[in-house]
Amino acid sequence: MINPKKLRDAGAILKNYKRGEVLFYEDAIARYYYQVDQGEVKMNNYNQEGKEYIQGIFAKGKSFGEPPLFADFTYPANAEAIIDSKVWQLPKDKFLKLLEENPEIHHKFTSTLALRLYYKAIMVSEISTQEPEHRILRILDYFKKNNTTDKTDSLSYKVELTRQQLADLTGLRVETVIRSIKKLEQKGELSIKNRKVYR
Amino acid sequence: MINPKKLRDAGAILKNYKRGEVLFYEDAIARYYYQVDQGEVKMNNYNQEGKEYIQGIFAKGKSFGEPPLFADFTYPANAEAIIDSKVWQLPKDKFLKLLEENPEIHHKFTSTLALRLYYKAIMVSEISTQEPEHRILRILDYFKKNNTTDKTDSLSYKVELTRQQLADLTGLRVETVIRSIKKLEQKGELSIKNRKVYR
DNA sequence: CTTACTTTATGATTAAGATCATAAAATGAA
DNA sequence: TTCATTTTATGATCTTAATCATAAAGTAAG
Repeated sequence: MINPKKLRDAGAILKNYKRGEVLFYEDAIARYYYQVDQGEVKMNNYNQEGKEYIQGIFAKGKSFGEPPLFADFTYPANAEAIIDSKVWQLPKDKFLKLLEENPEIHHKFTSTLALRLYYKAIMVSEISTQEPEHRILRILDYFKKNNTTDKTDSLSYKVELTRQQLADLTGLRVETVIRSIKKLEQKGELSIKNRKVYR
Repeated sequence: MINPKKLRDAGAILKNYKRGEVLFYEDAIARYYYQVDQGEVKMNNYNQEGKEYIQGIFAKGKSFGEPPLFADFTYPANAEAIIDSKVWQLPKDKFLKLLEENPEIHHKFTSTLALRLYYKAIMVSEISTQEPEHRILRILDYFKKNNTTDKTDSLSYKVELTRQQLADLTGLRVETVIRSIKKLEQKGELSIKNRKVYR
């Protein structure tokens, strides 16, 4: 995350997106750096039959879609607002200039990319070799780790993802997620209180 | 890839690994930067039943296992020599110093990470939503793109991967890969000449 | 408050890829 | 040049998650 003041000074503008609006499409050339100010954005792919895969969900303060700014390729996925959102948008050249002038920001992005690579490496291995319950626990733990601040009562984390989103993050079907979650509850791996999952 | 002379000057040593030897294990702390001098190294995971997933295969000149050097996490996968190999090994602190003193190298690594993220994003989406034949073509095209030099006769690329490796790269079983490849040949998407795949 | 939509839920059936079994080539080491 | 291992191959069967069908709760908008 880049300091919003710094972003504005560098020439970023704050854009509004309604729920469901698309910020960019797969295969498009990357022209901007994006950072969520308010709301939530997901990056996703659809196959021919319309089955969705969610690459990631980005909440307040998170940036997304930077990789194609660093190398010569197009977006591997679409970006879509999950709820009404405000997103900072900074042109590519200004973003790269900002990095050049602030090595500490460049460093932070390098480690952000590294961490995201770590997550992807884990998920691709999970999806290709592990069974539904295992995959779901991985995703839950990932979101727990990423959304638990130190001040949060860490006894149990409330999962703010729908069953459908869990399905699209793990490559499963929503019915399979619902059934797996129930089994996980029976096994004591998580708890469900009026339909909300806690881990 | 870092120039081998530069690597040696920075304090790297060249280590020999026999086929099957492990360079590091999943969950270990990263202590070195690695770069293949001769041979081939794969990074992989095994699940409880021993099913393998290959994260990547690294040939001459390629580096691997850098992400954990840039952020605070352990290796997401093992590294193992596929054939007898020579690998440059540079201690983490010396690697980071090298990056600091050579911003152009740091830049190159940022784009390497970005590109690898692109590949992972594509593969995880493929594996979770696409069918076997589609996945296999993706992998073949990726290896073709990465291993075709401009001087290569680019009419058709000879795939130097076994059916088993293709299976472990796509999350499929070897029998499924064999059958899918035959179907792809019938459809004219690739050709097979005495058991070797050309794309 | 009603209507439309989303989310969660559950049972029945199906299909695709995994698994199992077996073997012939090909490769490589002794 | 023999033996062990790896790789490719093919048919039969099985299993698991997908698919299909249906509906109740919950949420949001007008």
